[in-house]
Amino acid sequence: MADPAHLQPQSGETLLFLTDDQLRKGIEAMFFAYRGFTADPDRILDDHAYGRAHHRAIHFIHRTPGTTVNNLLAILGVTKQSLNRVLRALIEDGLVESRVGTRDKRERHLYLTEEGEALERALSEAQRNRMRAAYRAAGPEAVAGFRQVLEAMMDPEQRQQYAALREG
Amino acid sequence: MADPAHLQPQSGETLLFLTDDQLRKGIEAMFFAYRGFTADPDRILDDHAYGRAHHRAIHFIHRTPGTTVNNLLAILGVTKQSLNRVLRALIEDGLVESRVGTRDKRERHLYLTEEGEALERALSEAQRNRMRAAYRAAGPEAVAGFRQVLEAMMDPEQRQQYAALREG
DNA sequence: CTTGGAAAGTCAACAACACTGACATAAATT
DNA sequence: AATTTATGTCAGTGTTGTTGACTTTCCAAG
Repeated sequence: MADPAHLQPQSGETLLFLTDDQLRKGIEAMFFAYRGFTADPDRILDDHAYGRAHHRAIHFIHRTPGTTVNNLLAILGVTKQSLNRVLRALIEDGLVESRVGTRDKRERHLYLTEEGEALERALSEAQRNRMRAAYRAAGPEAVAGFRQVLEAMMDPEQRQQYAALREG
Repeated sequence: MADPAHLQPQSGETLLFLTDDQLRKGIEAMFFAYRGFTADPDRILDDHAYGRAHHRAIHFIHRTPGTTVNNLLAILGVTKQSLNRVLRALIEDGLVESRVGTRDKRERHLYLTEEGEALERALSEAQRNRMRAAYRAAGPEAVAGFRQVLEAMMDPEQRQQYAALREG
């Protein structure tokens, strides 16, 4: 009774007794934490009449300047019609520049303008501040575990994209 | 050079060197992991023509049977009109029962029907499976860190609600 | 006891953002 | 020349959020 681990056969070397209650707490922690995670950028975006879709586009264009629309579609996991609406707004507002490809003229390479970079800095600074505070409150070992669990929670496809971004 | 920790004064006992790059990886990990986190329930919900809002309502009604609409509003952080549309659909479909309060007849107390409990089991089982796999892949220490960082990332208000749910 | 305000919930209309499907254009590939 | 690929657009639909207006119920002050 004191050691119920044998009831839950483990795949690896670690023994882990996972009750439904523990798992539920993890699920609810994800729900509430994600709200906090997006709260600060959301406030900034409201002032610009943008939404999270715009934030995500700005983030990954900043992260990979010159990326094509197709690349962005794969990362964001939305339809081109949905992304197009967002990109059109950002281009019209002068935050994103779309350049025709030199090698392949069908492609559009996306860049943030000076104004786009400014908004990106505001958004990511707010989000980094939140993340930094959480990291410091939890400590270095917690941070490593945090990242490990998140990575294990991704779909394989998403994990590949995440890893590719880490290297690039 | 080998020890740059002195450049980043720490609040507590732990020394943590947090570059913008490390923080960005944490941000992207949250983004991709949340997609994985919701992917399995989303597939089930599609079959029922429901969305995440329905899932959240079902989850917390199951979690706290007899809860009032107002309680649910505080937890979900949406307007009562938004929640009402979701609840109406669930009630019409026979997944949720709404009982007029005995003490205060203005209040509606919410319960899952047998059918509602069945859908809740399907949804939470899918999500628990994902969470369990991630926990086992990452190991027990990682799980503790995961939960610590997530809790630190919540808004104080959300953290209170999360803690209240843990006790209740 | 009545009246006025606050609280709980509902109905209606609107906006953001996702989706599908169909189609257009231009460029690369076979 | 025909096909595929990359991108963009138009129209329509659905979920989920919003605000505004409303009813019902409760409670407290006069």
